[in-house]
Amino acid sequence: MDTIKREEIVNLFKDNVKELIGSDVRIKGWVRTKRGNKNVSFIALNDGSTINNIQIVAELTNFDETLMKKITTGACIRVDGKLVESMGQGQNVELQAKEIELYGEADPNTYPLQKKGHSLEFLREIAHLRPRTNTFGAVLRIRHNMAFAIHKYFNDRGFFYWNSPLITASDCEGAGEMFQVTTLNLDNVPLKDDKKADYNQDFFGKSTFLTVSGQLEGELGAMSLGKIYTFGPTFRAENSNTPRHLAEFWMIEPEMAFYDITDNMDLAEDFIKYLVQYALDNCKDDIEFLNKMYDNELINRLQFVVSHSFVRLPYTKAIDILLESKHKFDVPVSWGMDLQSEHERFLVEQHFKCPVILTDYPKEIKAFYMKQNEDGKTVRAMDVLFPEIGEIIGGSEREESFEKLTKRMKELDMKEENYSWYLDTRRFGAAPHSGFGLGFERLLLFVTGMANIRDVIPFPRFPKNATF
RNA sequence: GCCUCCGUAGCUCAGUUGGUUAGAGCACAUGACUGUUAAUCAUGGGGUCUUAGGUUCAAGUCCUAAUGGGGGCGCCA
Repeated sequence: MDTIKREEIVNLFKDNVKELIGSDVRIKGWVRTKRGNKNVSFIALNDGSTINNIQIVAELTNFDETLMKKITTGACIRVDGKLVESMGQGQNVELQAKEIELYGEADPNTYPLQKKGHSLEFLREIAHLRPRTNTFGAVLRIRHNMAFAIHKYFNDRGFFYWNSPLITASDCEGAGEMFQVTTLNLDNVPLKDDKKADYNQDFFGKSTFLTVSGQLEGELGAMSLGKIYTFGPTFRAENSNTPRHLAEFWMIEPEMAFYDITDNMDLAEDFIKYLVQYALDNCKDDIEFLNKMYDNELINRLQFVVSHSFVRLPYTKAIDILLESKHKFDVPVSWGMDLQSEHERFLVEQHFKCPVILTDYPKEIKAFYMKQNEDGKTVRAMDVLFPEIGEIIGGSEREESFEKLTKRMKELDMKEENYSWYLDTRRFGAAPHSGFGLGFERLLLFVTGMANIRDVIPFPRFPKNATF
């Protein structure tokens, strides 16, 4: 038996498994459940390659009783046996065990995972073990597939993968609070004469932070390679306690020379639809599981998104719709305000019942680098709003005029010298260009139907929590 | 950061207007059953009711604080 090739369980659920029926197969994996009677045990085994378990059938006369007792939920075993068509209902094939080796026990009195009834909140407290559950196996396989599809999408369309730095010296990117990066001894910080920390002695000779966005450096990529995208971790030190925020999350930021705001919207919509369709095509078993267990509307919602055009609407018209709606909002609506969650949700979930791209926001509520419209009041921003999740994409056409951009920076009290490298894109060979940022975990919320962003990343980072 | 709700067995939860010895399912142990599908059936072990104060003849239940978790809001992706 020693020479049998190990099969991953996913291969036993493919159409060509018939070729293996009758032959000896070696399976390795973790026990999900064991059940049976005094003659025979049925072991559901999973190796992570698929959500499906292979049923191991063990005639008890062939196996040592103490070995069988140690085969409990969570234990890791190797099984050699003959693959046969199943006599029972519920599975097509099963493995008639000939030899079982126990790799690792899992004491059922202390192993936290059981075969039923765990809340997502409880699993969050044992995040190091939760990938072994059906739910997190499904979510994390989908996560991988989405990451792969993102690279494939851009590669197939001539985009280059661009790595913006994670450590940045610009402490005013404007997108949120930043984590400081330092090698100074915090118990004994070297001080200058004015009693402030002497960052000349720090690792980089100045104060540095973890990036809140790769966009500014991404624009340098677009101004050279034409079309680039970043896909990497991003850090926000905001004290955000919501099911939609993480302190460490992954973001995809494409940036394209010669794209205007319409090209940008077209790309964003096509990109999301591609990813959702990719999930439907390639993560069928996992999505069907999530649809069955958590959200019966999940598949319908995914199919709806890929088959309907997103509504595109200027901010000003959105304000009109909200004002005319007669809906009672907690925060009253007026032009110039930043839309609240309740307003976005009304537009997406009740008025249009469809993803919405809002454009042309007031410049006061958007970032300095967005292209200014002729009206002097609005900028060519675009936010893609999704049901339940809210803003899944934020982007814009960029202001390429050196004069307009630096004027806006002065209005916002930003120091030009801190951005000299960025402003070189406008000094030398400036070009119209656009880009956006897609929150990877927010995309995953939509694709998996999970409700809390802490459940779509293996090890979530959020205020007061960096365990695991 | 603000506002709310919750914390009872390893897990999921019930526990009435405050009243004797705090219950159920799953898990675990023992036994039964010739193929199970969250297997089933019987029996059994398992509790500092988050923690610390307080009210009361009496607190799982009421009050205060701490702590952990959920939801809503803000910040945003």
